[in-house]
Amino acid sequence: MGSGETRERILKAALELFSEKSYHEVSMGEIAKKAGLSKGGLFHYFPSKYDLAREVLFRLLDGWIDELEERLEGLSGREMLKALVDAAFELVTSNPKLSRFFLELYEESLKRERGSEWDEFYGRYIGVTSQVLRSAGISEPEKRAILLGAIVDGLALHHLLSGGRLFDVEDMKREVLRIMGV
Amino acid sequence: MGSGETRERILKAALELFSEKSYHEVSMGEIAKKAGLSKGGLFHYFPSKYDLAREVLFRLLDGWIDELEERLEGLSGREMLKALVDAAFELVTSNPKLSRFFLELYEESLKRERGSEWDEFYGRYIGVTSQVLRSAGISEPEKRAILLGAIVDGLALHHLLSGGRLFDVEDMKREVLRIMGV
Amino acid sequence: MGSGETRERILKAALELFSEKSYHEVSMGEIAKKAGLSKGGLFHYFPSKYDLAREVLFRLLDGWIDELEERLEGLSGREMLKALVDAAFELVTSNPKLSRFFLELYEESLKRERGSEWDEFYGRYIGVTSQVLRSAGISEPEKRAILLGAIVDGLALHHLLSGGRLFDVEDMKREVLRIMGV
Amino acid sequence: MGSGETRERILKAALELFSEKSYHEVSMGEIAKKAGLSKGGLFHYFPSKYDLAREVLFRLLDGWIDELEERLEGLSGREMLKALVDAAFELVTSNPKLSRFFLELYEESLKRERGSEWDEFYGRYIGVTSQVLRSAGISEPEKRAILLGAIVDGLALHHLLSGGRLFDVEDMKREVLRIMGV
DNA sequence: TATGAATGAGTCTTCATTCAT
DNA sequence: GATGAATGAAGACTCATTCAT
Repeated sequence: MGSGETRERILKAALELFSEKSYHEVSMGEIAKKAGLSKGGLFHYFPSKYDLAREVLFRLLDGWIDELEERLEGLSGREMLKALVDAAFELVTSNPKLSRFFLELYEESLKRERGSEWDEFYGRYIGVTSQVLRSAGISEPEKRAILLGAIVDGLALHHLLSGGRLFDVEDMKREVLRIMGV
Repeated sequence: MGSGETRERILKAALELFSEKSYHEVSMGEIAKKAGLSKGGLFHYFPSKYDLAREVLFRLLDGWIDELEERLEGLSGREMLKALVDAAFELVTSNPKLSRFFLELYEESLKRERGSEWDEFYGRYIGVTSQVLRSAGISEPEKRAILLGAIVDGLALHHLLSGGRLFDVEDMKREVLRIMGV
Repeated sequence: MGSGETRERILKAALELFSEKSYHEVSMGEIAKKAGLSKGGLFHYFPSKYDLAREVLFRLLDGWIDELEERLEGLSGREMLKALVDAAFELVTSNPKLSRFFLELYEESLKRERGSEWDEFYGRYIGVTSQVLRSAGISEPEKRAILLGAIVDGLALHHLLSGGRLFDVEDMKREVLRIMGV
Repeated sequence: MGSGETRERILKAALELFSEKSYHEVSMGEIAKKAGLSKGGLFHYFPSKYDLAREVLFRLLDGWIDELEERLEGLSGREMLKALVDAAFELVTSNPKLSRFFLELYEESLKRERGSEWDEFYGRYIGVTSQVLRSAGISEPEKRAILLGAIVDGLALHHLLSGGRLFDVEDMKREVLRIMGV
């Protein structure tokens, strides 16, 4: 008791901070303060900043895929594709700095020779996405899955860079569906 | 205000370093050393790290647009589109960390309340791109220009994340041309 | 106050770690892990790191003297001297970091104003050694006992510093016997 | 100007502190404070604690050998031997924690894979010592040089451990001369 | 122009120890 | 007996920036 709770508090605080600032700009002291425990206590739960940040990100991403899979149940191919695009845009627009955080963490993982930790998530993502595209009757679904991911992330990037002024989100969703689609 | 050869040497050294490591990982001392002058001397040419980095990036981007405009001269609409996609892929693949650098610097500019500095470049980029798309007879060229930029950046991002293993560049170029165009 | 099996497990784990690394480089967490109990549990058996380390060292040294006394029984004066030198070299070469550990702990004891804890051991050591020298018919046995201890420790130190490349152990033993002895 | 002076101030402060406490017990902040500059300033002169400590020790040792060589000029073999023993005892008794400092630093150098830095000093030491022994007509001077170093260091160790109560220094010097000697 | 000395705030991380359970 | 959560102080080191010369 207490154990899991503090951990959650830490993860929540870290998520909030990493959503505001870059990996390197957020300090462990800051996270500890926000989570309401000492710096030493923080290291009791997470052996390093990288490990904490990675858990923050993976929870977010895994949670997103879980939710997506739920949403997709019982839908037709077309509807699935639409739901997928919706979910992808939701993810990146609700958490605009996610791509950047992802990137930073990935580089950090390379530096620590722990790059392989990402394979599982990436595989899962491509798996779900290409499955949806296949169900929608789209040819070469693996390639299109990659393309879809890239487009959504690219749009998120530019959305972020322009402070949301660059394009209308619903408009772009339609465009993406057109590209993917039919 | 500093000009001439030393300035160029600094910019060259900085470009090389920012192509290897993130903004925060490159230190002014490192740049000074690589450029062959003292830290104090470096600050004589550039008032801050941010200003130096921004000049590095803007030179790169402006140079890219200049070269692109040259290449486009005398081409037909279709050929222009192909040349544009080629150039975009060249830029991001020859300098894989560019998107990240761009992102970091943009955030740094926001922190310093100098976000408007980017407008000019972005306007120029959209201008050239949409002009090409218009020449190629594509409808809604502004919107497509944004999309094209996002796709290329998104692909660059994933290319970087996967260490180049994710997709074949030529293959993706064809895909992008298909999306854009015809 | 703690007794029995767990206590032994702790002492064994600590000995192994202190044989590899310096006093300050070995952490209580490490010892606890190796001994298979929690950090809190460890402090249940030993009130401080210093007390644990001191017990490790004193057991080793007392054990060495016990064994030496056994070995000496029934030997002639000359043979005793040889056995003593053998045992001394065995101790320091089988546990090359012993001198360093001894030194560190001694300083730690001074800091804690518990320097007198060492007197008993030192007295016992000088007692046995000078007794042997006296039996071997050597004059000024107390002084020579001190000298012998110093030589063996000094050689151990240099042996350690040179990674064992500095001299041949058997060769030096003969040299020490010559000095002491005959 | 000012350059060399500050450096000397730092080295002096560091020597004093390392003469009181162990390597790990002396902090860079402490040294900086004692030397009268900021922590950052300290790192301007020495890239790491190890490098600073190493320079402190090597200066001491090199200075000792320099002085020894001066003292030896023009002496007969016997006198040289006596002067060598005097100098060795002076070194270790005037700076009782030297052996320990030496040891700590040596281990630190191994951890940093810079163990070879010690070869030059050790070679110089053995060179001078064995030369003296040879001049004094002693057989196997290299082996005896090692032995002499070990004895003196061992005695220093015990002298330190016993707080100087263990033996009379002049008495032991005679003993060492007898051992070495004639 | 150019140097390099100097600052000071900040970084992640370690660790012996305590204590409620 | 035993756990593990939590502390708090300390540690080495980094770095953009300033300034006297």
